[in-house]
Amino acid sequence: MPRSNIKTFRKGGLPIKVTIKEVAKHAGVSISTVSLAINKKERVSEELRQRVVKAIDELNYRPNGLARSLKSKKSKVIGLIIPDIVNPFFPLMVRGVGDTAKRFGYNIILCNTDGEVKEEATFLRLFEEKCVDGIIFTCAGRIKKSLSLLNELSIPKVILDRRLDDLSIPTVTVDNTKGAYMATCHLIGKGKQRILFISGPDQLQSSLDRLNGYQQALTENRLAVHPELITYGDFSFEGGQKALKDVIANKISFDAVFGANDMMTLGAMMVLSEFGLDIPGGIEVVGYDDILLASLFKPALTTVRQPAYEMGCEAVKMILRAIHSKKTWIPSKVFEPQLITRESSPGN
Amino acid sequence: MPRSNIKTFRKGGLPIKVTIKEVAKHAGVSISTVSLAINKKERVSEELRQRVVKAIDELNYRPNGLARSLKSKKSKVIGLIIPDIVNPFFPLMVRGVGDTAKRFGYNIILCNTDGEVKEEATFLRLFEEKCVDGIIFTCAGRIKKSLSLLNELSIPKVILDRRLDDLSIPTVTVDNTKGAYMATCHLIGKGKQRILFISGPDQLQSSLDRLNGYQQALTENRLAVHPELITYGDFSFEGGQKALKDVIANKISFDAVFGANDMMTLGAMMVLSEFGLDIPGGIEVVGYDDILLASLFKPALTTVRQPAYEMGCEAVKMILRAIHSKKTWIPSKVFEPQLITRESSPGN
DNA sequence: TTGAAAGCGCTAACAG
DNA sequence: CTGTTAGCGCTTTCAA
Repeated sequence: MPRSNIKTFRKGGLPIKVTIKEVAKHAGVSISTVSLAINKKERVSEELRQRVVKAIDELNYRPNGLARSLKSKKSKVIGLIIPDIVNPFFPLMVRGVGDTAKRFGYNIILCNTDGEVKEEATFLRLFEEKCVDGIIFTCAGRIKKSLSLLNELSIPKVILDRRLDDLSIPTVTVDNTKGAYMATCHLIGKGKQRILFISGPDQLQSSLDRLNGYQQALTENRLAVHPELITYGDFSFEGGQKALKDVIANKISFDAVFGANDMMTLGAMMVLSEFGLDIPGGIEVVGYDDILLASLFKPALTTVRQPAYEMGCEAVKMILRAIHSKKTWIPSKVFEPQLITRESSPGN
Repeated sequence: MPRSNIKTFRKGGLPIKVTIKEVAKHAGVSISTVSLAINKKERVSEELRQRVVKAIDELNYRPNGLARSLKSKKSKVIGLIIPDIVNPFFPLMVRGVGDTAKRFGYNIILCNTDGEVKEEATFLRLFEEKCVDGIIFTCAGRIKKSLSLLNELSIPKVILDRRLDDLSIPTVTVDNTKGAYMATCHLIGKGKQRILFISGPDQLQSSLDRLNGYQQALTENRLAVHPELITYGDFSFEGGQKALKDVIANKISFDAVFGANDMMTLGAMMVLSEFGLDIPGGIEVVGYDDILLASLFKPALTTVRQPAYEMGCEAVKMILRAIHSKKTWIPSKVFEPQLITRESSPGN
């Protein structure tokens, strides 16, 4: 009964994949029995099940996921769009997404937009064609721009690390306003009065929120918000360097620096050192994100930690909820930021 | 003729996806004409093509990739297995893979093994079920262990950043022996005689190769290979710290440090600073990889650069070659390492 | 409990 | 140039 040569070869030399049909024949049962044995084990008699298992094993059968998905309308794939995996903030988040997805039997297609909004459309279309079951999306620019694209799709989606005013799509975020508020208050508590704020790109809501938190902290502590102490960078190391050099060139005085992300802040710190300014003796510095680099740099950077890994995990759980419950509305999740004090601005 | 409500809704409220059938009806042609118009534009008269395009547009039709792939036996997906995206060496490589894949119309499924060899089997099986067109693989441990798994699959594959003795599977690597040789010679050239080598995990061929290069450089320069100067780490920052602390605790003297990767080397440098050892005045330090961190650290790290991004690109081109030409054998590619001299061990 | 058969959405012979 | 049709490999009614 069992054939001697397990694999059949076609001309090219590649082994032809074993199909459910051959398993059925080999086990002496019908196709549907094999399918049932695989998917609904209970509904097949023990004897036949055994025979099927044996056949599967002997033929080294692997169900064709494409056919399966085509039929079942479930691909067990989640599409993940992020700006750039090379940006040190994202790898941890991606790990969170990947690990959690795997835990629940899902896999991810990873796409980097590299900050190009038009790429988002391409990837979204791709996801539709690939029939992904859900989409986790971290947009590159203004969320508004991407929103219409997203809303066209009937695929469940979650927005990650980007806040949205309306509640049309669930989001996973950190309270950026609060994080910046905490950092600024910390600096104020250390007696700082002229805190330089290096903001991020103003298309990002996160940037605006952080700027807001900074201003709020100043105001609440009856400190003036000096426009010349608010500068902008592009979230890169070089951007931070440039921002600080400009400030220094303009002879604007400050007694502390708070950067809207760690990379810029580190860049700024580098310039501070170059100009012989002591950290934290002269200038205290606080960043935002808590990337690995922050703790390894000299001096180690005080920063506002975002739970990137957990955010990734949460996004997956949320998308799974959206996939399985047919509910229209899924509540968003806001994580708490956490101030990590290190050498660049020690705790009290 | 055109229906007024574009999308049909099923009970749940989700729009049903438009199929080729509906496009055909809407355009008043057969489904094969639609298919031809999409895939082989030349073979359809201009008039019908126009009508099809119009219908596709009006119905907002998106071909179902699953059905397509099932029929055509091409998924346009490449499976990528790496140890850990959080390891700073990999993101650039992944970008290279992702960007190049995208350029050629492919997409990637990303899987982290987290160093677990058994995970590799899971992902490989997954790839088979998902019918990926090719696999790019960076194994976690000994390549030998994973080799039998890989060879079972009839899917084209490329091994990335891992050297293989036999030529059964094409690889993309950097000449690790040469890189380590260059770094060691550089240090010797600066008059160093007792160069501490922090090796990586000895299951990895890359580690062994680098160790080899180190020894070769010493031997060729008539310097003794002192076993006590060879220590091991796990490629992590903490691993490097620990390795160096042990060496110091054992009162082993050295005048330079060469680490098998940047993270460990940075960790070692940290310990050096803690012990008040001047870099490069007292001890010179060289790393391996040239991760972003290396250039940003103080002092900036002299290191052997691996072209991670280009390696990722090359792996994709290679896998594409393997997919398209039915050739059994694809030549491997070996990149040249490059010594980048910075503050921790300046050039001459 | 098991099998026959329909069909998921698409591609590509093949026939006209 | 265009349409008819037979599957790709699987899941899932529906009957037996």
